[in-house]
Amino acid sequence: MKINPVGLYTHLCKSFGPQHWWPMDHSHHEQNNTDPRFEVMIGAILTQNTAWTNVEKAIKQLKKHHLLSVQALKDADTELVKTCIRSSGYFNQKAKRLQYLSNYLAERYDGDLDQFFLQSTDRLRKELLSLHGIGPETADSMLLYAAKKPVFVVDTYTKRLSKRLPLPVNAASYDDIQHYVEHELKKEYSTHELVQVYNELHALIVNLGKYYCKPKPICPNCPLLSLCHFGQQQEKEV
DNA sequence: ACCCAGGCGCATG
DNA sequence: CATGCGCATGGG
Repeated sequence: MKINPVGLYTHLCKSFGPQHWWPMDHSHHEQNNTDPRFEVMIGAILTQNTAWTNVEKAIKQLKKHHLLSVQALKDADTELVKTCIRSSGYFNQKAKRLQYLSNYLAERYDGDLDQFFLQSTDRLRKELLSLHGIGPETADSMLLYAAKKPVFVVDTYTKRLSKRLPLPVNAASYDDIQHYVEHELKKEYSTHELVQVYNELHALIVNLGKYYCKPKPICPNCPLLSLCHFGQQQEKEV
């Protein structure tokens, strides 16, 4: 039995329901006027190899110190930034990455995210990837969750899944997996729907990962075992 | 006391 | 090209 991304998405939706990651519709209980897109970009860097619960605390601290804007973060004392984001781990590197991004946006786009995101998705992605501390997953998270571009985000869980599932193709690298998933989902959904589908699918795979895609063990209690014959597939040998 | 989390940059072979 | 390592806190 082969599993393609469309079937996987359908099954995960039924099993886990909506995930609402970075929906940006919190405006009713956001009293401060920070740009939610910038908050998403900051969150994308802070969550690199880090549990989201740790990132939430860091973002709360940044907000408390009014550092959640391009200008404020650019001008902030680096030691204060480190203190604020301490809970998210790797705070030395991440403080530098946050301020590097802020400096770039300030100097290049006068801190105007509308102007920045106006460019084509391809150009935006290359530009983000050229920045220190922004790799493929962070760039794509920003494109999907901040800029609302139809880009599928590949993470560690997605890579593990693509090895363990009986996929019709052998996709190994980040770009391989991304192109394959996007190619399959484009057949089923319109461009407008794709933003929502990529959003949900990425979140659903991360959620599934908590049950199934741990580095070592394969959890026999995965809710999809009975649905998809997961777990019967051996890890592919190198 | 482990293992792990919504990676990335850099140094090696 | 493809591994390997350091980075660091907090929750299970």
